[in-house]
Amino acid sequence: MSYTYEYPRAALTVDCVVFGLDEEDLKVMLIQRDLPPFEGRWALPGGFVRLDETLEDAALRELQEETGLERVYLEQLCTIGDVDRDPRERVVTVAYYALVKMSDHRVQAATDARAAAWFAIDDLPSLAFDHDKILAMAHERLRGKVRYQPIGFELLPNKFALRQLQHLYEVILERPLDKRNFRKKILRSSYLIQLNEKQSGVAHKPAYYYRFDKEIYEEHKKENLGFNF
Amino acid sequence: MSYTYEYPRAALTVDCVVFGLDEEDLKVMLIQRDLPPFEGRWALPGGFVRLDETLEDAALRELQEETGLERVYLEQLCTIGDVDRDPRERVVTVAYYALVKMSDHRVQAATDARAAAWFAIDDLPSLAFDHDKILAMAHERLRGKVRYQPIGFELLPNKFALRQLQHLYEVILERPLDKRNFRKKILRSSYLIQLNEKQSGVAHKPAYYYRFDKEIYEEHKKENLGFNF
DNA sequence: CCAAAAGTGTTTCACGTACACCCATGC
DNA sequence: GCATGGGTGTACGTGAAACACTTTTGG
Repeated sequence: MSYTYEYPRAALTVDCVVFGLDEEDLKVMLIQRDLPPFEGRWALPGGFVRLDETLEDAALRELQEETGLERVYLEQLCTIGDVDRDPRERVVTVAYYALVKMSDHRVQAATDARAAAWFAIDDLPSLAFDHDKILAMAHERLRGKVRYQPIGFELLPNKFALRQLQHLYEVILERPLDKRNFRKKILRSSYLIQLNEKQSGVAHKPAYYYRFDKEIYEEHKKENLGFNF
Repeated sequence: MSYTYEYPRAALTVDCVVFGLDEEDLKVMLIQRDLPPFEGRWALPGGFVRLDETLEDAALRELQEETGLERVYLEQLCTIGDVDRDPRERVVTVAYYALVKMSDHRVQAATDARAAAWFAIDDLPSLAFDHDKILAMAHERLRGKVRYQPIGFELLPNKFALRQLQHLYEVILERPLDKRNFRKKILRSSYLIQLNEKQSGVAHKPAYYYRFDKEIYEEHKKENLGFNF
């Protein structure tokens, strides 16, 4: 089967920068290419867009196929169309970034035939194509966005201690935050709900768990733009 | 001549939301379509991406061809790939927004065969395709961006009075600003240079002209993120 | 001399920042 | 009982917001 057009057309792909967070640092999910070009090199998960799916659907499908990840938070980053970014032919790619709760997905690091693995964001291999550039842009965007929108919760388990939340901000913003000021500021926004459940099995005073209430956030976000780190 | 591929491919276009500012309000440049679909309807300037040009080059070229505009400030907005957004076939479009100094370009409203005209942003006709949606997103983005980056100057002549600058912010942010506080805040950032030239021919105390010094801004932007409206 | 917009300072309040000690648990 | 991280309040400084009168020009 083949398809013919009056004018030449670029190929269209999607690529995803998938962020995760563990106890130490911010991580990115990469896959190892098993075909040329850049065979064996690490790359962002992604692939060609089909004609019957939206760009976002394509990104979700590729994520599922290549890394086993599902139900992730996805946001468009930018579109890159440099003429020679792919050695084979003209390929325009729509880049997305995704946030996943690593704790929920820890099992399925590599499902598909090819390898998939988490890398610490400041210990990355060199990537295929211009994926280094895309990844850097995604990191920059995440850093910017987290300051005025509560998207960080997508990286935490549903129940989390405030310390974990603070750690999240510290890792993403790459600077230490004051514990008391952090709590004051973050608890002022009313969408953090303290649960009746505490940590257990820890060798110190157990922390209360909290959850993020999206409903409350959506209601209040007009009046109050929330925090501002 | 025709081009054949193993898999079907979407067509790729660029569309531009061109903003301008005059004494009254924020304006957008639209063109009237002279071909189906949506023949006769107003639409964003734009067109198909060629294989030997980047996305940005395509946007600049289409702007030049359809509206006569050149040397504009251009920034990528987003990419839209809804499956049925074009009735003919699958078309993915990369949307840009542009800021132009209307005072410099006043003459060439319509150069090409088809009509091109400025519309006040709150008095728009209904547009072809999903261009209303794109335009709304661009407006939203401009409103957000102008608060923390000095891109507004791209809409003003090189020499301008502070009152014009304030008017710009008021129109974009859609709220009145206090004159004294505005001057205080904006002059604190050191990239506004007062010229030795005043207004002339006005029936009141003439204002000094200022210019925006991009060099100074680039130097200082690391230390100081400037204002925050 | 009158109309019209330019230019200019002070006070008040909210918010960010810096900082040190007691508490609950496991071992 | 000791080590470990959880949880709490106050004092200070900076920046945002509110606000009214004098100045310069053209007609």
